[in-house]
Amino acid sequence: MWFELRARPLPWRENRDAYRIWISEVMLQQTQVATVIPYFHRFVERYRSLLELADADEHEVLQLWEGLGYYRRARDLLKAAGQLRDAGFDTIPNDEDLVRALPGFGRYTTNAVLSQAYDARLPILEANSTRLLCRLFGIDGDPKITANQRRLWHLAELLLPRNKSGAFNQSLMELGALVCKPTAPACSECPLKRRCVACLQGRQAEIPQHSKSAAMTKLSEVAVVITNGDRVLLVQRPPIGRWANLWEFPHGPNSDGETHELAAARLLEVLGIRGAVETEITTLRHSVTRYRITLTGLHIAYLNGTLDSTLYPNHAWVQLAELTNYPLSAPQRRLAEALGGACHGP
DNA sequence: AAATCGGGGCC
DNA sequence: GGCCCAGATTT
Repeated sequence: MWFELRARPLPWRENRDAYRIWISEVMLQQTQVATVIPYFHRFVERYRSLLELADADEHEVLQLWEGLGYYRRARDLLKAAGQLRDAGFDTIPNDEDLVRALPGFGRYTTNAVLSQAYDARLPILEANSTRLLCRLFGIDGDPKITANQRRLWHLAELLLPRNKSGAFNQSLMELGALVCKPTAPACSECPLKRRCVACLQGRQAEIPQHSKSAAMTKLSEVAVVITNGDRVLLVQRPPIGRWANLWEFPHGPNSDGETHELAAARLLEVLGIRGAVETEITTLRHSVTRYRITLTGLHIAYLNGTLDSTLYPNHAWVQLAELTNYPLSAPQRRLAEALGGACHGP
C-alpha cells in the first residue's frame, strides 16, 4: 500500500508490456533511474516492439546506447530479440527457463521482467533491495560476499507474497531508492521503521557494511609495454579506456598526420603480428573509435611515467621498476611477471 | 571467487 | 576524488 501511494510514475510503469519492461530493466543495470529515462524514451520510440528490435541494425542500436556504457547490454539485447523472433515469439514469453537462457538475462533481470509483466512469483535482489533487506534484518558484513548473497536471495523469496509479486518486487526497490537511501535514510517516514533492526538499533549508517576497496597509489600517467619475442612496443594509455587489451583513439589523423587506422596497423606491424591478432573496430561516439586487439601469446606490462606521444615503436628502454605500488589486477600482474626483465634497456 | 565491462550522479 | 548505481558474463 505504501507502493501504491508513493510509486513514481516511471515510463516503463505505464503498462505491463514485457518488451518495454525488459528494455527498462537492462538499461537500469548499474545505471540510475534518472539517467535511464531519456534513453528509454528514445529507444522504445525507435524500436516499438521486440520484432522491430530484432530487425534493427546493431550500429544504430549502439548509437542509441551511447552514454549508458556497458555496451554488451545493447549487443545482448539485440541477440536475445533475434533469438526470440527466430523461435516464433513476438514478445518476452512467461517462461522462466527459456528467458533465463537468453543472452543478458541473469537471475535478476529474468525475475524482474517476468514478475512485473506477468506477476510470475520470482524474487529479485539488486542494489536497493539489498540495502533495505540488510537494514531490515540487521545483516552484518559485506552484502556482496557469497554467504550474504544467499541469505538475501532467500529472504527475498521468503517475503514474496502469493500474488502481486511484481508490485511487491518493485516496492522493495522503490522503498530502497526513495526512503532507505544509502546515506541519510528517511526512517521517520518508513513503513517498516518499527520492524527494522538497523532503525531500532540506530545502526542505519553501519548497515550495509561497504567493503573496503584496495588501497590505490595515485598515478599521473600510465603506459603499456607490449613485447613479442625480442620486439617491444611502448604505448601510452589513451585518455579514455581502461585496463585491458583495449585502446581508443579519436577519429581522424593523429599528430603525425597518419590516420589512427593506419597507426593501429603500424602497431601490429611493429609487433610482427599477423594471424595472432584480430582487431575489432566499433564506433562508440562520433569522436571515438575503439580498437579491440587480442594479444594472444603476447606479454603486457603496465607502468608509471609520463609520455608525450601516442605510439612509441621499438622502445626497449623502459624500466619496469616503475611498476611498483600500482595495484595490478591478477591477470595484469601475471603478465607483468611473465614479462620479467625483458624490458630492461641500457 | 574474482575480474571485466562504463558512464553519470552525488557528497 | 571516491563511492554508488533495477547486473551479466567469463575465467
